[in-house]
Amino acid sequence: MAESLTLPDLDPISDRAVFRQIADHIREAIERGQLAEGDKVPSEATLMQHYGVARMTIRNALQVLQSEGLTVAEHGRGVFVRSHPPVRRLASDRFARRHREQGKAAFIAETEGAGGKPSVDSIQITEVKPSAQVAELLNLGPKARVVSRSRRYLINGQPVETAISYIPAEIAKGTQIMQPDSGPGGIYARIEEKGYRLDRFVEEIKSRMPLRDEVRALKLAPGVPVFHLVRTAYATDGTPVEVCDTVMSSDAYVLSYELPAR
Amino acid sequence: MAESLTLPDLDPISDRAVFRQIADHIREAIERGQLAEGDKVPSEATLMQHYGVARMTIRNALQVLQSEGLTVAEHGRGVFVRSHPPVRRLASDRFARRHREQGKAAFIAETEGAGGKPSVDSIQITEVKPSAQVAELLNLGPKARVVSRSRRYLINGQPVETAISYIPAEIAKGTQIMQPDSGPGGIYARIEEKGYRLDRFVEEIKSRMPLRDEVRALKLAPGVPVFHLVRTAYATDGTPVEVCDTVMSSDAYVLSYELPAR
DNA sequence: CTCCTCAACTCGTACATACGTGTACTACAG
DNA sequence: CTGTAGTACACGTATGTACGAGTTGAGGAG
Repeated sequence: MAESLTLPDLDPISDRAVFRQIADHIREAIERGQLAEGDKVPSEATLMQHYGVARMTIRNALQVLQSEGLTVAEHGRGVFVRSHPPVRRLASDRFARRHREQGKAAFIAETEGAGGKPSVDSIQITEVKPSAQVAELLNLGPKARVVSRSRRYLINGQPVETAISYIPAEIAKGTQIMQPDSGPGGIYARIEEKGYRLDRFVEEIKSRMPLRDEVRALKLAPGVPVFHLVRTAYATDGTPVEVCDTVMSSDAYVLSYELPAR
Repeated sequence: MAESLTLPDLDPISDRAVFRQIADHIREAIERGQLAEGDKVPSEATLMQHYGVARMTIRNALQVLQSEGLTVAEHGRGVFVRSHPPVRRLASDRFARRHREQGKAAFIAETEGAGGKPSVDSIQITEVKPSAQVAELLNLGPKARVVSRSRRYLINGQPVETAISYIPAEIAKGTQIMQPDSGPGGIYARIEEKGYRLDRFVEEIKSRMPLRDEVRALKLAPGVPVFHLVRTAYATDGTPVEVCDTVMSSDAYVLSYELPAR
């Protein structure tokens, strides 16, 4: 399988470092499709033989590819070309009421629409003291408490996003928000039933390398950054009613926003 | 001079790899502020002595920090704690007409307002055949041509963003858009003078690791991802009038958007 | 046929050594 | 005082060796 792979020899004249040349060869093989997603990259021993260099040199080359997010190393198995999950496009109207009223959670509906198998796990609901940041965004006093709903989203079994919502306890108490299944239309529907008519959301987006926990939770390959998105939901009277803190695998998402020119 | 730095010894019991322990120590020193921005991390030789380990082990540790974006190595000088440029917050109303009418380019005004010294360089203007992607976004026929304006934005001399705008040649020809200084209010003002009233913008955002050229252009430290943002400007009749392809250093930006709930 | 053991192969970690190349400071010559 | 050569030091690249640990599959025991 895939043994049509033939890597060029080193260019003895080039002043490009040997390990970079090797990385270039493998990268080009991937880009040309000679190595497809999921294919095994030749083992370190094989590459040592082919190029006639030391193992450290090969490892440096593989390190480059890994930090570019092109490959993953699996201990005891080999190095493989990364496979990319289907990309989710988040449009700026994704929280429009017309979508919310269909009853299905946005994530489920969207993913099924795109032909993927959505799932949600690790749902945890607790009542806690809000962090300083959350308290400020929700405009809460020092004694207020919030209900936190954390969960993880997966597409075709591959985790793509973790999210934690914070809702003022005063709003969430006694509603289905406290249940793992928050009911038709999700927590936003429950919040509106409480008399808060949703008006607008504000999203703040950062991009950075993931923390250790995030690498684990999202099964991220080395070299893949994450979107860190904090969304605050406001009711028509200006009251913030929810803060949602989400971390998304950057190669599973394209974010899309519409801005007025007015 | 920062010589209060004392690193702990290795934990011989821990099953955490030695190089990771060392990386942890240095990371904590940075987080505690014992190593401030711009400070020199002890040299590889010093660390070898302190921990009594081989150089490869030290280099592995430093590699970890570098790929986390915490440090930069400078050949012949040493390893330094990365300094972060001031963060720019891009709000979703940044292209509102009221800002545009003040005459100053958005980037200059914003940066000065935040106390930074803005500059723009590498301005290049050419007329080219659009790429397939740009042609599609601009809704152009196979023979149409576009004017491309590329430039690089810097804050306090540090590059933070590169941008290439594509404007249909038909619109740009004969206007100040063809000049390095596009005049008061920037190219959007020129486009409106041509009779296209701007209505809305659509931005698509990806996050990924930078390409080699981008690392150079933005002087990115290893391990720092970039935002890749493509903005399309539409006139009130729905005609797309500009596509702007920008790459931003992710640690210099926070993006902020407002979404309607309606 | 099934289960288990074990060998072979894989990547991970660590050691020791050598030489190249860029930087910065010092000392000396002019 | 100035300029330059030298030198010490820093990281970059590369070789070679050794052992650890996870995975896989073949082959033998039951």
